[in-house]
Amino acid sequence: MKKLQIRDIFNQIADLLEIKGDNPFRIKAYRRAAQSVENLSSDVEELVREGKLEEIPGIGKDLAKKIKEIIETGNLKYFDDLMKKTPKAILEMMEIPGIGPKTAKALYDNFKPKNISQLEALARSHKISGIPGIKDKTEENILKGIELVKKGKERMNLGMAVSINSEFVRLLKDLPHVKNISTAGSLRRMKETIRDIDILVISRKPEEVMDAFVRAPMVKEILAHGSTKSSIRTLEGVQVDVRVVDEKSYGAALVYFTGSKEHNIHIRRLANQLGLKVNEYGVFENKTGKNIASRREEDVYSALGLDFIPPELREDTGEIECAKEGRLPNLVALKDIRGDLHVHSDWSDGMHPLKEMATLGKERGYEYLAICDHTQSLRVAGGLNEKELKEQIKEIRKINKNIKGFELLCGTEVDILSDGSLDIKDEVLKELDIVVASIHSGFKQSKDKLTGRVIKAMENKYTSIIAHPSGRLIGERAPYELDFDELFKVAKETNTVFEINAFPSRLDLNDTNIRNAKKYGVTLSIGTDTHIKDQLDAMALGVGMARRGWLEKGDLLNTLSLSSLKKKLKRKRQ
DNA sequence: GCCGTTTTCGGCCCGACTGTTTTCAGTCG
Repeated sequence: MKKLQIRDIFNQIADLLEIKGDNPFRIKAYRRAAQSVENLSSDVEELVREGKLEEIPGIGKDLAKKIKEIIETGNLKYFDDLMKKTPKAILEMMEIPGIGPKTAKALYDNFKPKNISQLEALARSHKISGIPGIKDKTEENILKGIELVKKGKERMNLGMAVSINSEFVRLLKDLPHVKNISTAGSLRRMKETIRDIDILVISRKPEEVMDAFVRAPMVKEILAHGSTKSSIRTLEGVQVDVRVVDEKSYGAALVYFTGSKEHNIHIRRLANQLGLKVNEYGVFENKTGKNIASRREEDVYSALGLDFIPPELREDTGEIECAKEGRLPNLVALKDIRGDLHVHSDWSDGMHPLKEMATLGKERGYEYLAICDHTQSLRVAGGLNEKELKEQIKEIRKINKNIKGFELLCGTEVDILSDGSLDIKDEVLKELDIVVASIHSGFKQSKDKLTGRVIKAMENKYTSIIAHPSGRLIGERAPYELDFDELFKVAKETNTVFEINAFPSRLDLNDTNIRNAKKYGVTLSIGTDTHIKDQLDAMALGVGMARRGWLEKGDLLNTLSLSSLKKKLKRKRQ
């Protein structure tokens, strides 16, 4: 991945220049360029060949030359030289929360620690307090920061973030003088992993809210406690930031606190060009200082000449340009979802009988639920063989006769075997309404082999959907190597659907792959992969991913009515 | 280092909190 290599080099150059005390705007230029390259939808190497690098925002003559050098030689002399001049320990120290470039450099100049352990020893023996700007408190904070680095600042998955967030929302909501409350930050943007939780509160008594927040029983440590902004760490080690604002600046504060940082910087730059200033209190005219928008998010965007941008899109990956031109997608919403296309029953490793699954689906207001139990080769999950699958079909049809306005679809999560063939014979697959195929073995095969396997599975006319396509488990297992561009081309040709698996540790496809799939004209579906009933709730996470992938209602299979869905599924078999 | 219907030079997002100061620099989001 050349893009990521360029991104990393540019970001590291920015760090190195920061240590040197270089021009801050030059540093920003490198960071901005790093992001620009990462978000590129086209191939960098192609842009080099076509001489179009300077068309990338934030890339000028100099950086274009540096990108060219990286592509052509695999490294960058300017970067290597900078690296040689900067002690590694300084970069390492900058990883510690609370230590920035200035402090790291001061520490190095005074004590020359070789690594973080040596710094820790110095701090423990109270040696670092006394140099200019550092006293006992800073020393203490450095030790705390080192603890955190040692633990590894893990990001939590969306599911966990949702539950911690709701605890705090419940607590804050019940306080007197709290008029409204909103989750912000990356959780509101539905990022697949969350580092900290941001909550915005409307109140005329900010101090009271702050006091109650830092005294909450879930709080282990107070990181900052100001009059309108406080941060704590929970018993689980999760950082939660709460910000209190007045009702009249709610919209502006919500935009600011939702981010992303890159999105905010972009809209503030845009504001500058219009002679305006944006902060968390509103949009202001530079000349008069007059507040022209602040109460609602819509007002803030509109004051900048933009359509309202849904939180899931606020990553500065083209949404601002689209909002300017009125070209934002009309994103799919949870209410558009008519059914779940991947659930298990107690016929394999699910918890609930078929009949109960039907009741659960109907209770949610769904029109259908696709029962997709595992197949024979997946023995650990009690996979079904052909005979059992045929029996299950009979059972499902029988149950369906007794329910109105809802249907269980006969499906399977059939294994894609190591040669790309399916674990169930076509003559049985033919009997099913829907065939979901996925890989559960041979993860470590080569990219070509794995890609070939999935292509072969898609070429089977009975394969409706490829489930959890990348196989990743967030924080546990890397995605397997697949050529997604190739896969999406074949998916389009063969009318095969790609799944957005909404299981919290999977979220697979991820946002960038979803957006890419859409570019190829591939249809997607959301399945929760439910084994126990509460997991059906994960549909909301799946919709979040879909929205982050810029999907509209028409891009998804399970926004179709039951009859349209059946028609669409039959089309591939003809 | 980038960028331009005010500019090819002089700008570059903006503010809260902390710890150290005695008016502010550093860090963070």
